[in-house]
Amino acid sequence: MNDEVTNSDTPEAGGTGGHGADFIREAVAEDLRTGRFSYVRTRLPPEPNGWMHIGHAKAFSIDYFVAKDFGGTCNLRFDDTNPAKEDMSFVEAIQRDTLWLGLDCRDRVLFASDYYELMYGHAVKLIEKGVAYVDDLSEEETREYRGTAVPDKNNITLTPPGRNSPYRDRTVAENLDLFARMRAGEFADGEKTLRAKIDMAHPNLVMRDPVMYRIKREPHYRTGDAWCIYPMYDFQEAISDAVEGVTHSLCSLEYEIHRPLYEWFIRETGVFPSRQIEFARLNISHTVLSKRWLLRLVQDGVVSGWDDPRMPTIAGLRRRGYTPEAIQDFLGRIGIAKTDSLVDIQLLEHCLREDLNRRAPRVMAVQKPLRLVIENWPEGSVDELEAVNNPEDASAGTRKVPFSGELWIERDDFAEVPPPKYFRLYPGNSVRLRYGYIVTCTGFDKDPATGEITAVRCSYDPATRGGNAPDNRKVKGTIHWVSAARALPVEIRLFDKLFAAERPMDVPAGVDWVATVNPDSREVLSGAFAEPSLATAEPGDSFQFERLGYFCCDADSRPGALVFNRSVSLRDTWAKIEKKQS
RNA sequence: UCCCCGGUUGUGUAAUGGUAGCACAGCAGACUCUGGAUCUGCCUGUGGGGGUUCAAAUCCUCCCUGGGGAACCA
Repeated sequence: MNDEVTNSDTPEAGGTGGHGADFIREAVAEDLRTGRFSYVRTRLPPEPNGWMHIGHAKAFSIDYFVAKDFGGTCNLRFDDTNPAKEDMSFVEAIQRDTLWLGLDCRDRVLFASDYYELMYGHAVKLIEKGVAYVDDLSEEETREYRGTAVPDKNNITLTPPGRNSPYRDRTVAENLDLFARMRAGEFADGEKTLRAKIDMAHPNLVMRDPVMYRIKREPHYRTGDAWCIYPMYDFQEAISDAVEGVTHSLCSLEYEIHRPLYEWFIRETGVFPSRQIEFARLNISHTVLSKRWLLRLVQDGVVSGWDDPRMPTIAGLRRRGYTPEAIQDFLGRIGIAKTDSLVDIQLLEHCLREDLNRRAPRVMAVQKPLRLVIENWPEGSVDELEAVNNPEDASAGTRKVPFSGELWIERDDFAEVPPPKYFRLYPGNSVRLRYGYIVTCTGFDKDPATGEITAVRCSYDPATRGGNAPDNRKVKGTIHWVSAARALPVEIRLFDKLFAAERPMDVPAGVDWVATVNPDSREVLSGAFAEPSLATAEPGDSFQFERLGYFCCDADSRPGALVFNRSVSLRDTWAKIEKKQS
C-alpha cells in the first residue's frame, strides 16, 4: 500500500516488523507522504531503574522495527531523570537484553542526562516568555490546589477547577533569579518547584500547571552532584526527543493524556516537533508485567531472582530457554493496537515450540526413572545404536547411544493395570524402545511394604534392532530410555505458570496477591538421568528431551552435575485423554 | 454523569463504504519408530438501538460497557 516509502526487509527478525501495516506504520507512512517528516527516527526510552520484561520488549521492538521498516534509525536513550531510582547496572542489563533481542542500537546509545544543561536553557527561555514560574507551594499544597476528580454523594465524579498558586504571578525577573538559585542549591529539597504556567482550570489534570523541575539532592549515577534540580518526565521527553530529531515518539497508552503537554512544551520552546503516538501495552495471562509486582516477587523470595526462569523478564525468559527468535515471532503475532488486551500465554509457548522444534537437537532423558530389566539380554553385552539428532533437520546427523540389559525408563511409561487407550508398557504388552528393540513386558517387581513398582521385567526380540519390526507387526507405543550403566545423573527443573489465575492483578480485596503464586510453578527432579552425549552440554544449550519437552542447560550446572530447565513441554495428547477420562 | 482512549468468535489481530479473514486455543480425523512433528476438517464474532447509503465492523447519533487520568515517578 505504501510501497513507495516502506522498506520492509525484516526476514530474519520478523518481530513487530514482518507483518502488515498497523495503525502506527500507517501514520508514519502518511507523515512521509504529506511531508510532515522527510525521514524516520524513533527511540527506545527505558528508565534504567529495573530489569527489562517482555512488555518492554514489545514496546522497544515496535520502536526499532518501525524505524527499520522505513529505512530510518532508532536510538537507545535512557530517560534517566530520577536519580533516586537509577543505576548503571540497569543501563548495562538493558543494553545486554536489547541486543540479545536483536535490537542493535550499539552505535546510538544516548542519555537524557546529557541534555540537562540544554533543558535548563529551555526552561529559562520559558520563564522569560512568561509561561513558567517558580512556585513555593509544598507538595501537598500543590496537589490540593490542582484539584482532583472527586466522588460526590451520587457517586458521580467530577473535576472542579483548580486554584492558582499565590506565587503564579511573580515577575519574570524574580522567577529567573529564583530558578538560578534553585540550581545553585540555595533551597532545600521540595522547597520550590518550577512550573509551567498553563491553566489551573484545564479539564485535563496534567495541564494544570505541571511541575517541570523539582529540587532533589540525590547523586546521579552519571552526573554525580552536578545538579540538585532535575526535570520532570514531560518536559524532559519533549526536549530529548527534539534534540535527537526523533520524528515519532512511540509510547504506551498511559501517556496519551500527556500528549497535549508534550505538544505544549514543543510549541512553547519551539523545538523540533516530534509526533507522539500511543499503543496498548502488553498483558499476558497467568503472569504479571509490572516492575513493582516483579520487584515484590524478588524481594519476598517467591522467585530466586530477576532471572528466575518463571519470570517474564528477558533474563528470566533467556534462562528458561526462550530464544530471541521465538520472542520476536510472538511479538509479531500479537500485533499492535490501542485495545486493552490479554494475550494467552499459550501463544508464547507455541512460538517457542515452533522455533525449537526446528532447531533443538533430540536427546533421551528420563525424568522419573524406573528400572527396566531385559531378561534375555546377553550378560555384559553393550550395543551402540544409531539415533537421529533432529528429524526436522537432516544436516544435524546422527549419534550413537549405548544400549544394554538394564535401562531406565519413565515411571509413567509402565502401568500395572493399564487405563483405557494406554499403549505403553504393561504386563503382556510390547513397546518399542526408541531406536532400540521391541520388548514385551513379562512381569514386574513390587515392594510389598509400599506397593511401589521397583522394576519392570521384559524380553527383547533381537530381530528388531534399530526399532524395526521385520514381521511388520504393529507396535503402538514407542518409549524413551537411558542405559543404566552409562546414565548421566542430572537435575531437571520443571516450571509451570507463575500464577494459576489468568489475571493475577485482579486479586479479590483483602487477599495478598503474593499468596496466589502457583505453588506448583517449580518442581525439582534430582534423580533424573540423561544419555551420555549430554555430558558436554553447556549453560544456554537447548535440547528436546524426546517425548518430554524442550530443556535448556541452566547456569547452575557444574561438570558432572548438570541442571536442565524445562522451557516448555511438548504437546501432550495423552495428558488430554487422561484428563477427559477423569 | 470531569477529561482522554477503546469495544470484531474463547484469546489476539485483519478487513479503512463492497464476500467478516488469519493465528493461538478447542473439537474431530489422517499419518507416524517422539501419544512429538506434519496434514485435513469443524466450531464460534462486528456490545445495543436508531440514522445516512444501492451497500455499514467501517460514517452520524444515543445508550451500554472496559481502560486510563487526580506522583515534586517514568
